[in-house]
Amino acid sequence: MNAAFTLPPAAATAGSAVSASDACCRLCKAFAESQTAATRVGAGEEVFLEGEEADFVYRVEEGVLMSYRMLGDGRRQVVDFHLPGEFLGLEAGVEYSLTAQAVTPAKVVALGRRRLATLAADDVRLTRDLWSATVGAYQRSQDHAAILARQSATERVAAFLLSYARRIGAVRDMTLPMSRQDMADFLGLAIHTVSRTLTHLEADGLIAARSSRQVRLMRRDRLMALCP
Amino acid sequence: MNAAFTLPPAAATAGSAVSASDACCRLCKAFAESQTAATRVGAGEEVFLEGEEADFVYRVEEGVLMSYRMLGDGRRQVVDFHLPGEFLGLEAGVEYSLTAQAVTPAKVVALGRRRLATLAADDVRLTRDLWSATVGAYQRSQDHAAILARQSATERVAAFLLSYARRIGAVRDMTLPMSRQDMADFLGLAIHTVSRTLTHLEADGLIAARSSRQVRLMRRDRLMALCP
DNA sequence: CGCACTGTTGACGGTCCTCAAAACCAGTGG
DNA sequence: CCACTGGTTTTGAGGACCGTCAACAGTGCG
Repeated sequence: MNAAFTLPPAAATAGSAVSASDACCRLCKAFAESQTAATRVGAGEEVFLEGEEADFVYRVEEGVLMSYRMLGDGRRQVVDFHLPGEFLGLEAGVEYSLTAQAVTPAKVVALGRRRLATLAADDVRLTRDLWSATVGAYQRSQDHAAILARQSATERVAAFLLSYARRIGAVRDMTLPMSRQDMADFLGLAIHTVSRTLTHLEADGLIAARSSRQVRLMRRDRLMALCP
Repeated sequence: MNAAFTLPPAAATAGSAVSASDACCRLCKAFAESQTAATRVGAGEEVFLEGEEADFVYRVEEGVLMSYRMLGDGRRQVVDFHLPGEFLGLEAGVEYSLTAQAVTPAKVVALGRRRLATLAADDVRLTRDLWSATVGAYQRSQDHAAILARQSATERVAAFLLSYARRIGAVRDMTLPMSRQDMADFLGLAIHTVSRTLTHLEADGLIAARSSRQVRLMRRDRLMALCP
């Protein structure tokens, strides 16, 4: 019985490439069988708040969400964006350590943590899924920290574009659902810097922008060269 | 049976304040009963390497270690320092995502992951300990990311000094076992900036330095005021 | 049209990185 | 004891990068 603590190869191959959906077989099943109706949330609405008692875990059905924390000086640190199939609130303690907010209109399904714990107690594979989803989140957090620690504005923006494109499966064209401010708070930059950097990337022909949120990746190779 | 997934209040109260030893009752016991002799590692020696198969979990008995990853451009990102009583390698996938290296001469005890998994399968409290230790590491990683994203050099250094003092239980005087370069790679700064910031803090009377690694916190209040 | 909001652009200044050199420290060997 | 060596730490000067302030453009909506 070593399954619970040892990750399956698939979920552990690569830091930031681990999507929560890679490790959802049992976890998805638990949601599917929970009989809970999906909840609609409008853009800007919160699903749960930092500091609230963490009674539920959520799965994104539709739309895009983001999770953030407010810092002491009133600034906001966006921790991650969450796409359909991914989970929210898994790695909370008794309280949520993050606020989860809808970026676009979205649909989420809730599952009680007590119920999930009961299920996990009888199902080693579910326990393993929970474990691997949490480990994935942890490793993504470290990738993020590494970017924030050392990369320049251009590198951060390029890394973000590529990473987001990969996550939504976009090859050339994509829609960025989040505002410039959201991107800035995710990348640890000022909104002006994000904007400037994007126009600069466009001037250099690495990307093309139909509108401010419609981006086409023109030179993926050169963008990748910017992400060491 | 909701114990495995729900954290006990003690372990979840505060992000960066969660020391691994807060959540070790069963986990420590597992190590104590493992009959494995402690391994000595000299300063600078590695306990495990990024990319290696993660077959063991370690507990620090003596000394200080640090974990880091190498970035694409050859830079090093120190993820954390590890004090006696804390665990290493818990949150690994099949491979370690970090390299663990001794900062000072140290003693660690190893425990096989397969063995730990076997124990955890029969012991809900142990499973909960594993969970809460991992969640703790995740939340510390996010605290760290927030600092890297937004704080100035002075704020980073002040936060580091206070956080390290708290972890080792120092009130006024403390010895920093790590080099300036280690601190710099942890804080996402150049070594020169760390050095300059420390001399500046000393000039302002917030700290006093007997030697470069012997620091006394003179004005804890003003240091804390620097950490928003 | 006016208004509110989001995004872009320019000018300027501060912070922190880079480059370079000096001071300090521990250990080694003459 | 002193000179020499390799390492770490400190200090200085200069400049790039990015945040701040300010103004302007674009968009959607009443």
